[in-house]
Amino acid sequence: MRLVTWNINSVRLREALVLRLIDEIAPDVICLQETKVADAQFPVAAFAERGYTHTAIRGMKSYNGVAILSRLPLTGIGTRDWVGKADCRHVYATLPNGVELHNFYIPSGGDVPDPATNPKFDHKLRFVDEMTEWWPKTRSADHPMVAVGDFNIAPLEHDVWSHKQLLDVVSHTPIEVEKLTAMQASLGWVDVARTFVPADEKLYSWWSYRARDWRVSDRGRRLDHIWVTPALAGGLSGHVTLRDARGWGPKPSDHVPVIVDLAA
DNA sequence: ATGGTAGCGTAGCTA
Repeated sequence: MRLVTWNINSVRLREALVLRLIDEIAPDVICLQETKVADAQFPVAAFAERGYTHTAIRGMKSYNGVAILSRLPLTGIGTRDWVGKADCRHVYATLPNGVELHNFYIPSGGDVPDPATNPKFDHKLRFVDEMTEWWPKTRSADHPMVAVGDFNIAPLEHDVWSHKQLLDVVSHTPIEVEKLTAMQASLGWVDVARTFVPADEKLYSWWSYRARDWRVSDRGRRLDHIWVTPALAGGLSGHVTLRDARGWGPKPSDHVPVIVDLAA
């Protein structure tokens, strides 16, 4: 089973790029974040034509929004509100092989890495804390699960272009990394990309729009993740973080797809 | 230290 996650930064604007991804990698399941569209306006038709007739969509006008598009039937579709906000950051479903798939868009957290003065950063930390408590309370570590999405945190030193220069930049601060690591430990989640790419090798999934030339400056961060529970870890057969997609025109997303192949 | 770009929707918020 091939699964892909991509922060698309408006699914209506970049519908053609999702179709290109479908043509190039033929995923069974597509998880999108920042779809930025209410469910009634989601462009389901073009994806259904390509065979992605099973959907779990949770979106709102203008902001956030997550979606699962699948060639395989989905059951047990659900969504959850986090930190008391109905802001469309989580949708989940179960695949025919029994794998429960969770698609998240964790809050970005604003600019100032201080929860006392920046409510967005406080929201982000609470969001991750709530996930950490929720997993073991509602799910078992031996249940086959995949958790994907834009986690907006780059946990490892080589998940950012400069560990030292990003220590006080939201996405790589010690408190965020600590909380993400705690969440990972809650069920023993396995970080798929890092089982294929050694931890001492740079790996990014996001490059800012603000750089003059993202390729030349290459100041990226690995914000997008695929995690699996230990039950699935033995069946991982491939991973790609699709750097090329950062250059897909005419208007690329600032994130690139992360792809996994699972034995299940 | 600052400003740089992008999407939504048409001002200003969010990233």
